[in-house]
Amino acid sequence: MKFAKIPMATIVRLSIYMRALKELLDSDVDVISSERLAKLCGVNPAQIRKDLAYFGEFGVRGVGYRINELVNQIKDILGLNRPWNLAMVGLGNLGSALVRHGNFIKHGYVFTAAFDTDPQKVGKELSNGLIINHVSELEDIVQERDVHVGIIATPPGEAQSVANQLVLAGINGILNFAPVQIQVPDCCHVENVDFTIKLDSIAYHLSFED
Amino acid sequence: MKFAKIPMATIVRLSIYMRALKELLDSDVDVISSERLAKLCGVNPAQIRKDLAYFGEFGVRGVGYRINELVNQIKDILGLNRPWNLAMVGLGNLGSALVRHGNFIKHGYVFTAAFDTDPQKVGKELSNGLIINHVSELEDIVQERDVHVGIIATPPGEAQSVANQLVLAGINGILNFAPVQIQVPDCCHVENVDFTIKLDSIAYHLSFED
DNA sequence: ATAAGTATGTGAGTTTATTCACATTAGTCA
DNA sequence: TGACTAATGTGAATAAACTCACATACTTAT
Repeated sequence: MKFAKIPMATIVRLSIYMRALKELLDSDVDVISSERLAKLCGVNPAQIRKDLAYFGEFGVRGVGYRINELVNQIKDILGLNRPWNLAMVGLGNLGSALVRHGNFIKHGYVFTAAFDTDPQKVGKELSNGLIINHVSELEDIVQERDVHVGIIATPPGEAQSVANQLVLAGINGILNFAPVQIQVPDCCHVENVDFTIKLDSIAYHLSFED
Repeated sequence: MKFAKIPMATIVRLSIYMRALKELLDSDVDVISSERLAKLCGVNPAQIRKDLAYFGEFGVRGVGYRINELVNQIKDILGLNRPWNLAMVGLGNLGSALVRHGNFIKHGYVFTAAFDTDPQKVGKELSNGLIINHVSELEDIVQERDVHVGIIATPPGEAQSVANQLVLAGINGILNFAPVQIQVPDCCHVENVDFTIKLDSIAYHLSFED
């Protein structure tokens, strides 16, 4: 599926296009031009065509893109035509809210394990039926339940150690909500979500952009 | 403070540098080289120097950067040497968890208002003492309490309408957790947080990068 | 069947961002 | 005081990303 060196920004945009296209699936239109999609996503139309061109020709000249075909093609490109199993580590406020959050399942991501170190929490059942296990069982359970991606929602001090354990357990993808930079071997891909960094950008714009 | 056209990526990295530097404040070292900081943040040392050079000369040649001075200087650059007031809109799982989350207050962001449309929720008190108001009161309360940034944690269908109301109330900064692209006038700066997009990137890497 | 209209796919040009490499300057030690 | 070391600041080189502009190809209507 991968033909050349693809800009990371392209991959991110493909997700954005797919979100917008999915919204349109229920509507009466079934074809869209790069121009209209670009407006919806806030990007340049040529950008969309270039992004897609890395992977093939998905449009029809003079017509546009058939929405449901394109959704499936982007899914193929991103590797989303299959379920992905998630493990949540850290079931504080944020971790618990994320497990309950409907957006993951909506896009094909399924929580199959949950871990914490707090004895108060271990053994408890989450709203989706998952039982919280102790982090010491992480390696075994991750392998047993075929977890593909680990989500870290622990306090910052524990994030690195959790990451180490995830890597040991054979996990190659981590979504990190802890506000620290975690170090992992090259085989493992980490994405960080830090909303205070986004707030800093907003603060900067409010202070100095006008 | 702003001298030239600054890359957005630079602003984001400054936040990252600051996070790393803050961690070091308690330690015994009080000077750091761009090389060491770069390793901590996973970037190129020259990148750090360039980023800082947009705003002035903060280091000492032959020595490095004094950590606490640099933290303060980055705060000045980003506009963080003052408190910022936040309003949360949408107190479902995620919104409630975010209000309780300690990371905001830690970096100088204070929730001063909370809104929802659910009559079950309006009037309830949050853990930090805030009372949830109805969204219909948004404009008045935002102005009364001097809210600077609105955080949208509503279902996707309501996000645009909430954004419109925030803009009407005079808000120029929005942090959007709803998985839709919201449209606002140029005066308003929007940052999006969409973790399923990050998961898509991970899925792509796990599927095709080796 | 042909012409008109439309929107893709893409090479070339442009802009933006990153990295290199070194001159510069502060500190240290003899 | 002067030579040596270390790490910044920065112009130049490189690399990456984006946008333009148009040739290409599909659809529709006459």
